[in-house]
Amino acid sequence: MQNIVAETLKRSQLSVTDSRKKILEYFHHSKGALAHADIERLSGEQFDRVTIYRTLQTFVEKGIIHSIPTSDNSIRYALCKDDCAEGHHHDNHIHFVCDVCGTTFCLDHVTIPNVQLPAGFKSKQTDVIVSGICGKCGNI
Amino acid sequence: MQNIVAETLKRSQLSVTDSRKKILEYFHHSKGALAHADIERLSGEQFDRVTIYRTLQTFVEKGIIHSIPTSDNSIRYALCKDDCAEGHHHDNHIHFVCDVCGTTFCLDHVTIPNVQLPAGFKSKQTDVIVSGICGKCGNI
DNA sequence: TTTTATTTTGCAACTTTGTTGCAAAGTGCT
DNA sequence: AGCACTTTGCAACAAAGTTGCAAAATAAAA
Repeated sequence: MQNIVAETLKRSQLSVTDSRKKILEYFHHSKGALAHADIERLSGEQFDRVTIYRTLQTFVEKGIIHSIPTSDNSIRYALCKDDCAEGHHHDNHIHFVCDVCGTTFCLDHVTIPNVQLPAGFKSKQTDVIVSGICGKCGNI
Repeated sequence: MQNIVAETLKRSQLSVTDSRKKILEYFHHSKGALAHADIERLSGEQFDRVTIYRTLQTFVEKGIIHSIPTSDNSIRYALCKDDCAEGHHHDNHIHFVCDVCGTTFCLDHVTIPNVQLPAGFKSKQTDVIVSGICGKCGNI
């Protein structure tokens, strides 16, 4: 894990620091998406709030993570797939938010259906957010 | 317009007040979605920030407006269609955000494609956010 | 129409969330 | 190890959102 994390950072031309390693590890260990507050909690206040903000921002710029649209006011982030590089993000994402446990899943293997837009509208990116009950919570 | 607005409020068992009437009118006049800040600006600080927060919250609860997921951290709201009632929102929404003018359109007449979920996942609501260039900005 | 009960508003104070500048510490390179 | 450069943490600030409560507005009743 340490290696994957360090390599990712180097590949993105970022210096390998404690905070970046730790925060990136959180994303690798997490099944779902993470918000700023989650990371603050996970790290036990080890890092300054500002550092976390800046790290997340850097990761987004470098194409390591992407932000997920939410209805409540919390930005959540998830790891990008390997072929997401700087300035070359995936154009389509599908996310599933579980109403019970609150986990946000990034469904990489689901294809996004094509949407028929009104005349004159040009689509560049499509985000789908499905909410409901996830596999785990449905079996309780 | 006055009538539609007042009737909507009464139908939702809300007392008809200046702020509610004005704010609901803004939604009827606006082609796109509105954020808290938009309403504050439109009203020229006529109403307290707190009143606007509470009014929007009430409208969401009563099924008069709904919130739209966004990638940036700003909650935006749009009018619900007529058959949205308290506790009985539409299950599906499709929104288009123009990258040029920033307007968020609520595309009511576009059908939402069905999404194939992993086994065990149950979908309750689907939100689609398409971003790109709207008809107006594409013709400049 | 006036009175009364209930709801809504505005204010003040506060919490949470996000941003910026800058000195100190850490990283990468020779 | 020493030097250039990047990143971090602190402090101060700005913006966004929340809560309690008294005053004002609305709705309903007399």
